[in-house]
Amino acid sequence: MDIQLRNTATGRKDRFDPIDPANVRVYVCGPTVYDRAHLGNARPVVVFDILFRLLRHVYGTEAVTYVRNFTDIEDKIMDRARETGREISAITQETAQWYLDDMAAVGALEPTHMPRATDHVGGMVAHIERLIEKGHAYEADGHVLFSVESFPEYGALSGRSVDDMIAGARVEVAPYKKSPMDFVLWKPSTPVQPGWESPWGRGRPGWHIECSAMSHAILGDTFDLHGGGNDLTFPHHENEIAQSKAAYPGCGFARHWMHNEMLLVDGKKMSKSLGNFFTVRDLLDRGVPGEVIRLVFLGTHYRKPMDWTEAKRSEAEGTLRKWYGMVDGIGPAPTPDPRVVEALADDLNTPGAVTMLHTLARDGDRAGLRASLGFLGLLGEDVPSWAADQAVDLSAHAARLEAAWEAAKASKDFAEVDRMKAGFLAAGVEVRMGRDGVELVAGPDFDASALEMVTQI
RNA sequence: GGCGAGUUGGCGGAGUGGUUACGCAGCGGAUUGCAAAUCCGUGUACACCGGUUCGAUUCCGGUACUCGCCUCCA
Repeated sequence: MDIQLRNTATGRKDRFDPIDPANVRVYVCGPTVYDRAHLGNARPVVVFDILFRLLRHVYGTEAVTYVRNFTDIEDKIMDRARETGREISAITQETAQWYLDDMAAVGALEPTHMPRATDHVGGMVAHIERLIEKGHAYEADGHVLFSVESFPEYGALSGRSVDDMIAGARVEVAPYKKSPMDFVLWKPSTPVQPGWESPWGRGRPGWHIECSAMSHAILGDTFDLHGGGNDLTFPHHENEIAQSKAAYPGCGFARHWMHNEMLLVDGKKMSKSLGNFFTVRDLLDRGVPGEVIRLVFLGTHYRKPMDWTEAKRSEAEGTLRKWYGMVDGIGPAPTPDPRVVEALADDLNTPGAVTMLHTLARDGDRAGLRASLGFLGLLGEDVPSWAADQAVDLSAHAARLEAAWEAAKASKDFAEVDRMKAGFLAAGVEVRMGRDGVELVAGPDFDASALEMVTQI
């Protein structure tokens, strides 16, 4: 199967052609763990989870290596530790687990590897030493900096020239930098700050070097695809390319770059610095099912900005209720509808895949719908309780209602029937009255005590 | 200022050089005591201005607006 993916590096859709189809290698930048993940953080997770599922489907479950790191050494984490008086490791352990829990709730599979930066500091130091040896980095005032001017390709991914960047720079330039664009590879730590011994004294790595070292350690110096949010294109990914290609001349690093668009709130990027965010956990705690969040995400192509709205939540929930009702009792199956896979193979067209789900539902193909829902991560083993009808024996109530209805038809007085119907509705019982008689179904909101009240009347 | 992405019917949202998805809502109908549910039917919209073309929403150029990056950020 031919997979076409938009490649940031070329600006067009490129055929995804893995170096080794028996070992397809993908790296995606993971979170800095110091707090709950907000909804915007979940977008790349879902996007690249879909890619992971597609690749596994095409190349084989065991043939795909997906790496997503945890950045567990960073100044924000240190700040959080100081504010709360807690140990850094306690904070990172806890928030990393929160992250995994919340992402599992939105249906994301765990990546093959989830390296932590603190486990790779040795590799980072070695990487920096290599860069110094090759003349791409220099030590200054306890810091080690990457020399951007030593790497002519710098700016290729994001389409910027170093001259433009310098001209447009809005930041105070640290006096020890040779060029304003040089970025930190290693920085010194004070005695109270976490640090590691290094040839340049006790210190800690800069953020960008972490991903270069971890991807190199696990995937090697050339791999198939690197992903992340489009706010990472510059400088983070540009810096990664510079660090990796400069340290390993001739290596390809990532052949294909994918970037997802941002999640917006009231038209602005959701971000911690703007404070306009809410967490995945906030939503889950409010009773919004993870599958609903996921379906809303799949409804917009990954390269378009997306607003989270109550209307979308509501529509997605209704849609899933309907689909789940159709596939209830049908077990998981491994083979999704080929049209769903085709949609994804065309630059991860998830809205197109969702359209196919609607088509399968319309055509009454329950098995195909069930398998495709599972493939897209929208349904695991069973229909979740929030969407499932409950198995409650309501036949006695149905018989009462039917008797009342028969009597009413003769007397033309439907007041009692309407009263009973309202009561059932209030108890979360769906009333279906038609040619075939009366049917009562206990929905997800079924309330047994409210039903007792109906009986009392 | 530089770089990048985007602008589609009431809403959401794909896609295509000509026959114009899909979902929600709405409307009409079937059904119903009434409703719900269900089923059937129903919508020529593609920011603006030029250009290419027999023909452009779709290709090219420009304009406007929105968003992102250039400072930690998915």
